Amino acid sequence: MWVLHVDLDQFIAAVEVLRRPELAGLPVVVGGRGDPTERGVVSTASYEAREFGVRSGMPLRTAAKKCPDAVFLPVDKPTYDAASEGVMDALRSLETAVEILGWDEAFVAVPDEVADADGAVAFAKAIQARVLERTMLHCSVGIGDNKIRAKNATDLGKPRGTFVLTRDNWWSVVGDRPVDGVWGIGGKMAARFARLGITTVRELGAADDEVLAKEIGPTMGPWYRRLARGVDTSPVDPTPWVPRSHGHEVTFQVDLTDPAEVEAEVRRLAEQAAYDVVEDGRPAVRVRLKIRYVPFETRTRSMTLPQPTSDAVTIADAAAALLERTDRTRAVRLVGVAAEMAAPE
DNA sequence: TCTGGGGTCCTAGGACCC
DNA sequence: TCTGGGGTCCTAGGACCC
Repeated sequence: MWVLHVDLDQFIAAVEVLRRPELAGLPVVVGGRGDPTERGVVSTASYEAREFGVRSGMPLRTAAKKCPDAVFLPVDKPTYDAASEGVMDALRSLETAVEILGWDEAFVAVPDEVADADGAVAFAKAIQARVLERTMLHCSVGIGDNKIRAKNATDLGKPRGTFVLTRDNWWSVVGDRPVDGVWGIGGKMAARFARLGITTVRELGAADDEVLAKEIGPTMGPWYRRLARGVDTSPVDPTPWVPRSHGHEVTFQVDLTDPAEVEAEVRRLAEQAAYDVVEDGRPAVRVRLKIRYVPFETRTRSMTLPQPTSDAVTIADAAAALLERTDRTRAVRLVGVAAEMAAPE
Protein backbone atom coordinates (compact mmCIF):
# COMPACT_ATOMS: atom_id res chain seq x y z
CA MET A 1 0.00 0.00 0.00
CA TRP A 2 1.31 3.41 -1.01
CA VAL A 3 0.21 6.86 0.10
CA LEU A 4 1.35 10.23 -1.21
CA HIS A 5 1.49 13.53 0.65
CA VAL A 6 1.45 16.51 -1.69
CA ASP A 7 2.66 19.86 -0.37
CA LEU A 8 3.00 23.04 -2.42
CA ASP A 9 6.39 24.74 -2.40
CA GLN A 10 6.30 28.20 -0.72
CA PHE A 11 2.61 28.22 -1.63
CA ILE A 12 1.52 31.73 -0.69
CA ALA A 13 4.70 33.38 -1.95
CA ALA A 14 4.44 31.38 -5.19
CA VAL A 15 0.84 32.52 -5.73
CA GLU A 16 1.90 36.14 -5.24
CA VAL A 17 4.78 35.75 -7.71
CA LEU A 18 2.38 34.25 -10.27
CA ARG A 19 0.35 37.43 -10.45
CA ARG A 20 3.39 39.68 -10.18
CA PRO A 21 6.03 37.93 -12.32
CA GLU A 22 8.47 40.78 -11.77
CA LEU A 23 8.90 39.42 -8.20
CA ALA A 24 10.35 36.12 -9.44
CA GLY A 25 13.76 35.51 -7.90
CA LEU A 26 13.34 38.23 -5.27
CA PRO A 27 12.98 37.76 -1.53
CA VAL A 28 9.22 37.95 -0.93
CA VAL A 29 7.61 37.93 2.51
CA VAL A 30 3.84 37.61 2.91
CA GLY A 31 2.28 38.41 6.26
CA GLY A 32 -0.14 40.64 8.15
CA ARG A 33 -1.03 43.77 6.26
CA GLY A 34 2.28 43.79 4.46
CA ASP A 35 3.72 46.54 6.65
CA PRO A 36 6.86 45.32 8.46
CA THR A 37 6.57 48.10 11.03
CA GLU A 38 3.25 46.69 12.27
CA ARG A 39 2.37 43.85 14.65
CA GLY A 40 2.13 40.72 12.56
CA VAL A 41 4.05 37.60 11.58
CA VAL A 42 5.34 35.97 8.42
CA SER A 43 2.84 33.63 6.75
CA THR A 44 5.25 32.46 4.06
CA ALA A 45 8.67 33.58 2.89
CA SER A 46 10.01 32.80 -0.58
CA TYR A 47 13.11 30.63 -0.74
CA GLU A 48 15.13 33.75 -1.56
CA ALA A 49 13.91 35.37 1.69
CA ARG A 50 14.64 32.17 3.64
CA GLU A 51 18.28 32.55 2.58
CA PHE A 52 18.34 35.54 4.93
CA GLY A 53 16.90 33.52 7.82
CA VAL A 54 13.29 34.62 7.41
CA ARG A 55 10.85 31.92 8.60
CA SER A 56 7.11 31.37 8.92
CA GLY A 57 5.76 32.61 12.23
CA MET A 58 8.53 35.15 12.70
CA PRO A 59 7.45 38.71 13.61
CA LEU A 60 7.43 40.94 10.52
CA ARG A 61 9.70 43.41 12.27
CA THR A 62 12.30 40.67 12.75
CA ALA A 63 11.96 39.61 9.13
CA ALA A 64 12.57 43.21 8.03
CA LYS A 65 15.74 43.34 10.11
CA LYS A 66 17.04 40.11 8.61
CA CYS A 67 16.10 41.03 5.07
CA PRO A 68 15.51 44.79 4.70
CA ASP A 69 15.26 44.56 0.91
CA ALA A 70 12.49 41.94 0.90
CA VAL A 71 9.20 42.73 -0.80
CA PHE A 72 6.54 42.69 1.94
CA LEU A 73 3.02 41.81 0.86
CA PRO A 74 -0.29 41.61 2.75
CA VAL A 75 -2.13 38.34 3.22
CA ASP A 76 -4.85 38.01 0.57
CA LYS A 77 -6.96 35.07 1.69
CA PRO A 78 -9.53 35.04 -1.15
CA THR A 79 -6.73 34.71 -3.70
CA TYR A 80 -5.12 31.80 -1.84
CA ASP A 81 -8.52 30.12 -1.41
CA ALA A 82 -9.00 30.25 -5.17
CA ALA A 83 -5.48 28.96 -5.87
CA SER A 84 -6.00 26.16 -3.35
CA GLU A 85 -9.22 25.14 -5.12
CA GLY A 86 -7.30 24.91 -8.38
CA VAL A 87 -4.65 22.69 -6.80
CA MET A 88 -7.20 20.37 -5.20
CA ASP A 89 -9.14 20.13 -8.47
CA ALA A 90 -5.92 19.13 -10.21
CA LEU A 91 -5.32 16.39 -7.62
CA ARG A 92 -8.89 15.11 -7.90
CA SER A 93 -8.57 14.99 -11.67
CA LEU A 94 -6.36 11.93 -11.17
CA GLU A 95 -9.48 10.08 -10.04
CA THR A 96 -8.12 8.68 -6.82
CA ALA A 97 -8.97 9.48 -3.19
CA VAL A 98 -7.79 12.93 -2.05
CA GLU A 99 -7.83 13.99 1.62
CA ILE A 100 -7.34 17.73 1.99
CA LEU A 101 -5.26 18.76 5.00
CA GLY A 102 -5.05 22.51 4.52
CA TRP A 103 -4.64 25.28 1.99
CA ASP A 104 -1.66 23.70 0.33
CA GLU A 105 -1.44 20.03 1.23
CA ALA A 106 -3.30 16.77 0.78
CA PHE A 107 -2.94 13.03 1.01
CA VAL A 108 -3.47 11.20 -2.26
CA ALA A 109 -4.18 7.47 -2.47
CA VAL A 110 -2.06 5.56 -4.97
CA PRO A 111 -4.07 3.27 -7.28
CA ASP A 112 -3.95 -0.40 -6.29
CA GLU A 113 -2.29 -1.47 -9.52
CA VAL A 114 0.84 0.44 -8.49
CA ALA A 115 2.81 -2.29 -6.76
CA ASP A 116 6.31 -1.02 -6.05
CA ALA A 117 8.20 2.11 -5.03
CA ASP A 118 9.18 2.89 -8.62
CA GLY A 119 5.51 2.93 -9.59
CA ALA A 120 4.67 5.20 -6.65
CA VAL A 121 7.46 7.61 -7.62
CA ALA A 122 6.18 7.66 -11.20
CA PHE A 123 2.68 8.45 -9.93
CA ALA A 124 4.10 11.23 -7.74
CA LYS A 125 5.87 12.76 -10.72
CA ALA A 126 2.65 12.57 -12.72
CA ILE A 127 0.92 14.51 -9.94
CA GLN A 128 3.63 17.17 -9.94
CA ALA A 129 3.27 17.53 -13.69
CA ARG A 130 -0.53 17.75 -13.48
CA VAL A 131 -0.46 20.38 -10.73
CA LEU A 132 2.15 22.42 -12.59
CA GLU A 133 0.23 22.19 -15.86
CA ARG A 134 -3.06 23.28 -14.29
CA THR A 135 -1.89 25.86 -11.73
CA MET A 136 1.68 26.82 -12.69
CA LEU A 137 2.65 25.91 -9.10
CA HIS A 138 5.36 23.51 -7.98
CA CYS A 139 4.91 20.92 -5.28
CA SER A 140 6.88 18.28 -3.43
CA VAL A 141 5.56 14.79 -2.81
CA GLY A 142 6.23 12.49 0.12
CA ILE A 143 5.79 8.82 -0.67
CA GLY A 144 5.11 6.42 2.16
CA ASP A 145 3.67 3.05 3.09
CA ASN A 146 1.18 4.98 5.24
CA LYS A 147 0.03 8.56 5.81
CA ILE A 148 2.41 9.40 8.64
CA ARG A 149 5.45 8.26 6.72
CA ALA A 150 4.30 10.07 3.58
CA LYS A 151 3.75 13.27 5.58
CA ASN A 152 7.19 13.07 7.17
CA ALA A 153 8.80 12.34 3.79
CA THR A 154 7.63 15.50 2.03
CA ASP A 155 10.09 17.97 3.56
CA LEU A 156 12.94 15.65 2.57
CA GLY A 157 11.91 16.03 -1.06
CA LYS A 158 11.64 19.82 -1.09
CA PRO A 159 11.72 21.70 -3.30
CA ARG A 160 10.06 20.20 -6.37
CA GLY A 161 11.15 16.67 -5.48
CA THR A 162 9.97 13.39 -4.05
CA PHE A 163 11.15 11.23 -1.17
CA VAL A 164 10.25 7.67 -0.23
CA LEU A 165 9.89 6.80 3.45
CA THR A 166 8.81 3.28 4.47
CA ARG A 167 9.33 0.89 7.34
CA ASP A 168 12.56 -0.18 5.60
CA ASN A 169 14.33 3.19 5.81
CA TRP A 170 12.37 4.96 8.58
CA TRP A 171 14.97 4.45 11.31
CA SER A 172 17.99 5.11 9.12
CA VAL A 173 16.46 8.37 7.87
CA VAL A 174 14.75 9.84 10.95
CA GLY A 175 16.00 7.71 13.86
CA ASP A 176 18.72 10.10 15.00
CA ARG A 177 16.68 13.27 14.51
CA PRO A 178 15.24 15.17 17.49
CA VAL A 179 11.72 14.09 18.45
CA ASP A 180 10.16 17.39 17.37
CA GLY A 181 11.31 16.60 13.84
CA VAL A 182 8.35 14.28 13.41
CA TRP A 183 4.94 15.67 12.61
CA GLY A 184 2.73 16.07 15.67
CA ILE A 185 5.49 16.64 18.22
CA GLY A 186 6.42 20.23 18.98
CA GLY A 187 8.78 22.05 21.27
CA LYS A 188 6.75 21.65 24.45
CA MET A 189 6.46 17.88 24.15
CA ALA A 190 10.13 17.63 23.13
CA ALA A 191 11.04 19.38 26.40
CA ARG A 192 8.85 16.96 28.39
CA PHE A 193 10.40 13.96 26.66
CA ALA A 194 13.87 15.39 27.29
CA ARG A 195 13.10 15.34 31.02
CA LEU A 196 12.44 11.61 30.62
CA GLY A 197 15.83 11.19 28.94
CA ILE A 198 14.29 10.91 25.47
CA THR A 199 15.67 13.20 22.79
CA THR A 200 15.72 11.28 19.49
CA VAL A 201 12.99 9.69 17.41
CA ARG A 202 14.68 6.33 17.91
CA GLU A 203 14.63 6.70 21.70
CA LEU A 204 10.96 7.63 21.72
CA GLY A 205 10.17 4.70 19.46
CA ALA A 206 11.94 2.36 21.87
CA ALA A 207 10.39 3.85 25.02
CA ASP A 208 8.19 1.81 27.33
CA ASP A 209 4.48 2.32 26.70
CA GLU A 210 3.69 1.98 30.38
CA VAL A 211 6.18 4.67 31.32
CA LEU A 212 4.82 6.96 28.60
CA ALA A 213 1.25 6.28 29.70
CA LYS A 214 2.13 7.16 33.29
CA GLU A 215 4.16 10.29 32.45
CA ILE A 216 2.28 11.67 29.44
CA GLY A 217 -1.16 10.11 29.65
CA PRO A 218 -2.78 6.78 28.84
CA THR A 219 -3.88 7.92 25.38
CA MET A 220 -1.28 10.45 24.33
CA GLY A 221 1.80 8.64 25.67
CA PRO A 222 1.44 5.59 23.44
CA TRP A 223 0.18 7.83 20.62
CA TYR A 224 3.45 9.78 20.55
CA ARG A 225 5.40 6.53 20.44
CA ARG A 226 3.37 5.50 17.39
CA LEU A 227 4.21 8.83 15.73
CA ALA A 228 7.88 8.17 16.43
CA ARG A 229 7.68 4.72 14.86
CA GLY A 230 5.77 6.02 11.85
CA VAL A 231 2.97 3.56 12.53
CA ASP A 232 -0.42 4.36 10.98
CA THR A 233 -3.18 2.29 9.43
CA SER A 234 -5.73 5.02 8.69
CA PRO A 235 -6.93 5.19 5.09
CA VAL A 236 -6.92 8.26 2.83
CA ASP A 237 -10.37 9.68 3.60
CA PRO A 238 -11.91 11.69 0.75
CA THR A 239 -15.01 12.67 2.77
CA PRO A 240 -15.43 16.46 2.62
CA TRP A 241 -14.28 18.14 5.81
CA VAL A 242 -17.01 19.30 8.18
CA PRO A 243 -15.83 22.34 10.16
CA ARG A 244 -16.31 22.17 13.94
CA SER A 245 -16.17 25.90 14.55
CA HIS A 246 -15.85 29.31 12.95
CA GLY A 247 -14.03 32.16 14.63
CA HIS A 248 -12.32 35.48 14.17
CA GLU A 249 -9.68 37.22 16.19
CA VAL A 250 -7.73 40.43 15.95
CA THR A 251 -4.50 41.72 17.40
CA PHE A 252 -4.63 45.47 17.86
CA GLN A 253 -1.83 47.62 16.58
CA VAL A 254 -2.26 49.65 19.77
CA ASP A 255 -3.44 47.91 22.94
CA LEU A 256 -7.03 48.69 23.95
CA THR A 257 -7.51 50.20 27.39
CA ASP A 258 -11.13 51.33 27.09
CA PRO A 259 -13.52 48.52 28.16
CA ALA A 260 -16.24 49.91 25.87
CA GLU A 261 -13.92 49.60 22.90
CA VAL A 262 -13.08 46.03 23.86
CA GLU A 263 -16.77 45.14 24.04
CA ALA A 264 -17.43 46.76 20.66
CA GLU A 265 -14.67 44.61 19.12
CA VAL A 266 -16.02 41.48 20.79
CA ARG A 267 -19.47 42.15 19.34
CA ARG A 268 -18.06 42.87 15.89
CA LEU A 269 -16.09 39.61 15.87
CA ALA A 270 -19.11 37.69 17.19
CA GLU A 271 -21.17 39.01 14.29
CA GLN A 272 -18.50 37.83 11.84
CA ALA A 273 -18.55 34.38 13.43
CA ALA A 274 -22.35 34.37 13.26
CA TYR A 275 -22.16 35.22 9.58
CA ASP A 276 -19.91 32.21 8.97
CA VAL A 277 -22.27 30.01 10.96
CA VAL A 278 -25.18 31.11 8.78
CA GLU A 279 -23.10 30.43 5.66
CA ASP A 280 -22.30 26.98 6.98
CA GLY A 281 -25.96 26.21 7.55
CA ARG A 282 -25.53 24.67 11.00
CA PRO A 283 -26.42 26.59 14.17
CA ALA A 284 -23.94 27.41 16.92
CA VAL A 285 -24.15 25.39 20.13
CA ARG A 286 -21.30 27.05 22.01
CA VAL A 287 -19.50 30.40 22.05
CA ARG A 288 -15.84 30.88 22.97
CA LEU A 289 -14.14 34.15 23.90
CA LYS A 290 -10.38 34.69 23.85
CA ILE A 291 -8.67 37.66 25.49
CA ARG A 292 -4.96 38.32 25.33
CA TYR A 293 -3.78 40.84 27.90
CA VAL A 294 -0.59 42.86 27.83
CA PRO A 295 2.12 41.67 27.81
CA PHE A 296 1.05 38.27 26.39
CA GLU A 297 -1.32 36.48 28.75
CA THR A 298 -4.21 34.61 27.22
CA ARG A 299 -7.52 33.74 28.89
CA THR A 300 -10.50 31.90 27.46
CA ARG A 301 -14.14 31.81 28.50
CA SER A 302 -16.81 29.69 26.90
CA MET A 303 -20.44 28.77 27.35
CA THR A 304 -22.94 26.34 25.93
CA LEU A 305 -25.91 28.24 24.49
CA PRO A 306 -29.37 27.52 25.97
CA GLN A 307 -30.35 26.33 22.51
CA PRO A 308 -28.60 26.14 19.14
CA THR A 309 -28.83 29.41 17.23
CA SER A 310 -27.50 31.24 14.18
CA ASP A 311 -28.80 34.60 15.38
CA ALA A 312 -26.05 37.22 15.35
CA VAL A 313 -27.48 39.24 18.23
CA THR A 314 -27.82 36.17 20.45
CA ILE A 315 -24.26 35.09 19.68
CA ALA A 316 -22.93 38.63 20.25
CA ASP A 317 -24.83 38.86 23.56
CA ALA A 318 -23.31 35.56 24.65
CA ALA A 319 -19.81 36.79 23.77
CA ALA A 320 -20.45 40.02 25.69
CA ALA A 321 -21.65 38.00 28.69
CA LEU A 322 -18.40 35.98 28.58
CA LEU A 323 -16.46 39.25 28.47
CA GLU A 324 -18.19 40.25 31.72
CA ARG A 325 -16.50 37.26 33.33
CA THR A 326 -13.01 38.59 32.56
CA ASP A 327 -10.81 41.25 34.10
CA ARG A 328 -12.06 44.44 32.42
CA THR A 329 -9.38 46.67 33.92
CA ARG A 330 -6.34 45.35 32.04
CA ALA A 331 -5.01 46.50 28.66
CA VAL A 332 -5.96 44.11 25.86
CA ARG A 333 -3.84 43.25 22.82
CA LEU A 334 -6.09 40.59 21.24
CA VAL A 335 -9.71 39.51 21.30
CA GLY A 336 -11.26 36.56 19.53
CA VAL A 337 -14.72 35.03 19.28
CA ALA A 338 -15.51 31.57 17.95
CA ALA A 339 -18.79 29.74 17.50
CA GLU A 340 -18.84 25.95 17.72
CA MET A 341 -21.41 23.99 15.79
CA ALA A 342 -23.03 20.74 16.79
CA ALA A 343 -20.80 17.74 16.17
CA PRO A 344 -21.59 16.10 12.85
CA GLU A 345 -23.55 12.85 13.03
C1' DT B 1 11.85 42.81 17.91
C1' DC B 2 8.04 40.51 20.73
C1' DT B 3 5.11 36.76 19.76
C1' DG B 4 -1.05 36.44 13.41
C1' DG B 5 -5.15 34.14 12.46
C1' DG B 6 -7.38 30.08 11.02
C1' DG B 7 -8.28 25.85 13.14
C1' DT B 8 -8.31 20.66 15.71
C1' DC B 9 -7.98 17.53 19.49
C1' DC B 10 -6.98 16.06 24.28
C1' DT B 11 -7.01 16.48 29.38
C1' DA B 12 -8.44 17.51 33.93
C1' DG B 13 -11.49 18.99 37.43
C1' DG B 14 -16.01 20.07 39.13
C1' DA B 15 -21.06 19.60 38.93
C1' DC B 16 -24.59 16.61 38.87
C1' DC B 17 -27.14 12.30 38.58
C1' DC B 18 -28.07 7.53 39.78
C1' DT C 1 -23.12 10.92 60.17
C1' DC C 2 -20.60 9.75 56.52
C1' DT C 3 -19.85 8.40 51.96
C1' DG C 4 -19.23 4.07 47.17
C1' DG C 5 -18.42 4.31 42.20
C1' DG C 6 -19.86 5.03 37.34
C1' DG C 7 -21.19 8.12 33.85
C1' DT C 8 -21.97 12.53 31.46
C1' DC C 9 -21.77 17.37 30.70
C1' DC C 10 -19.49 21.73 31.13
C1' DT C 11 -15.51 24.63 31.27
C1' DA C 12 -10.54 26.19 31.00
C1' DG C 13 -6.30 25.38 29.32
C1' DG C 14 -2.58 23.28 26.62
C1' DA C 15 -0.36 21.51 22.50
C1' DC C 16 -0.06 21.26 17.80
C1' DC C 17 -0.60 22.33 12.76
C1' DC C 18 -0.57 25.39 8.49
